[in-house]
Amino acid sequence: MNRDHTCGELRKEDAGKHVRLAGWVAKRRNLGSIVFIDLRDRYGITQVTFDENHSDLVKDVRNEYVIEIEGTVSVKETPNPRLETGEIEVLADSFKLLSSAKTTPMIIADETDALEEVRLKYRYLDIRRNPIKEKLLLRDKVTTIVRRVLHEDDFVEVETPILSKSTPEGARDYLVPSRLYKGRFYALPQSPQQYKQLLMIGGMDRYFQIARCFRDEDLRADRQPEFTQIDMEMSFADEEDIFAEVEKVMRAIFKETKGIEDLSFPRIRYVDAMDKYGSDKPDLRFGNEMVNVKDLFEHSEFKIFSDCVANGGVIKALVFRNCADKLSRKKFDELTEFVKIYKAKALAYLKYDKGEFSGSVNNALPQGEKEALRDFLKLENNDVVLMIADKKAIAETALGAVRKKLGEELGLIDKNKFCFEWITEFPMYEYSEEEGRWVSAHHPFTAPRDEDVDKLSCDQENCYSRAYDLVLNGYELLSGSVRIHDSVMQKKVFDALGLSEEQIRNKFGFFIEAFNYGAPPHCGVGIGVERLIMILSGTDNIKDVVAFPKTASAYCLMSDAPSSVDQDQLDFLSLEIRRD
RNA sequence: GGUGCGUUAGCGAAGUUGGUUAUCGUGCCUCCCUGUCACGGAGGAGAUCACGGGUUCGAGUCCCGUACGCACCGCCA
Repeated sequence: MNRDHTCGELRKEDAGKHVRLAGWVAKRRNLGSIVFIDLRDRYGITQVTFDENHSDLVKDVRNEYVIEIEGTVSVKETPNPRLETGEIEVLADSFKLLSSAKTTPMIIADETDALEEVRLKYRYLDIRRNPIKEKLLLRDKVTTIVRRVLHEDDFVEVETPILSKSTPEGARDYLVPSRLYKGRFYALPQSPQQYKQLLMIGGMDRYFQIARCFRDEDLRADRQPEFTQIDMEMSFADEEDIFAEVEKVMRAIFKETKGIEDLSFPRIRYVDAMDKYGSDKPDLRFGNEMVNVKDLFEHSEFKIFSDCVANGGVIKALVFRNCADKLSRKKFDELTEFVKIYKAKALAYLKYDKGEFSGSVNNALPQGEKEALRDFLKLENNDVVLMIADKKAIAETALGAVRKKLGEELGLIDKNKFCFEWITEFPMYEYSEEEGRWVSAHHPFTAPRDEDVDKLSCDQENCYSRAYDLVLNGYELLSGSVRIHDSVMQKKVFDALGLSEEQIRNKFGFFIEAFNYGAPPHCGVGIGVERLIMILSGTDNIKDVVAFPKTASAYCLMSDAPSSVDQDQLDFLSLEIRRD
């Protein structure tokens, strides 16, 4: 071994010990005949001091050289409170160069000025920095807790294939050409969905996997093309069982990583979440529920409002208490543009202060209607109400986005809070304009609500499912559902999706077949590991919690993947690249 | 597929209405320094201003295109 201690562990009590340390030179301070070196490894930084008799040893040492030193632990006269090891230093008496280093393209410190682009190209240097390193360590801690808790409850970790089969519904697949079967492709799994259900049929009872998943869709700040799910499935179980197990896992994670024990897991039906928050993943760290005020304006003199109601639309209102003075005319203009992204036509606002109204619809609305609105919403001094009159879905989504945006901008969010909620009873289907048919809102193996079985193939719009999400601070942390375990029911769903017998046989044949041999009732979830770590570590950038992430255009700046391949490799696969 | 912003020494930034030697910080190199911990002091090197085209007597600066990066919309069962 090059070391008998790490750079993070020596303390005052170790004074007098002769130790051997190894690590990277984080910083060298040369004061002439005395040289200080901050030696860094995964565990911390320790100051190593070379006095007048030893400073020549390190005269050529530079930042990020890898060195091994021996010396005596000594208590410092003036401790450095910024280091955990700041009370001691090691007085070096020997030195060994293990590896030299070029000048690095970025400063390796907690605070670096390098842009993400540079950090990604030299990711191995970025990982030496605490902010990235700590997130990887946290990630390890979380998956370790998950494995322990689930094993305690008899869950079995099973690995499922990465070379998998393409599925017709859902995200675009990453494809892998087959050499032995010309013109055929494996698909990388978007999730181990079918395999884990087959494990239930195989009697595996309680399964989990820390599973890598792949989706060939455009990226976002919280989306990578490959990501990890804590994938779980339980037999002879329903929502209550899986909720309890997930909550147990979450409680263990939050207790052991953040010391937080007072978590609650309220449940909100999808339709109620949309109604109150305009989102299926509302951030509940702040209130500000939306209210439908259409009844107040059904006969309004303000034609835009009354016409909207007459045409079956809604008028959604959102109150921000004691904030009117913080929202300028310019801000409302910006918000009006903002809601247009969500297809809303306009954003109305009304301020109330000291008995007086003002704002965009102040002149358009008669005094009586304004007072009715004030009384209904219990407006007080310096309150502001924002309203969108539009089709239900548009008004909800657009005003929900305003709620989220202003919640952040007005500082209504307590960053130390962690607010979970289960969103339940998602719609079974959603209409795809692109394909001109109903598609599964979750996936086609999701069970409908018992009371909606009759609607499966005739009233898709009003058919709700036993799918659920767990939301944390406005992020969709996991999705899951109770599955269909009856082949007749499954057939109905495929019919409703407009899948032909042939498509069903080709894409799901083996899966459907399995359900003829005794499928237990089962349900499960997939927990997004990256999102969980993001929230736990307080970042809103998914790249921070992935060891080697891809850019927004799915490119690896470090390895230059994806790359061209040799003609030989293409020949083996009988592939030809079209150049046009 | 779409919208917006960005690209100037190794890194991070400034660069005015187009004008002569492109500025600052940091890092790097050399020298000085025995208590620093963002060490300090002196000196020095380091730039095809992303790429291609255009306007102009003259372009880092204006225009068009391309590439790359970031964010968002679409998309993400």
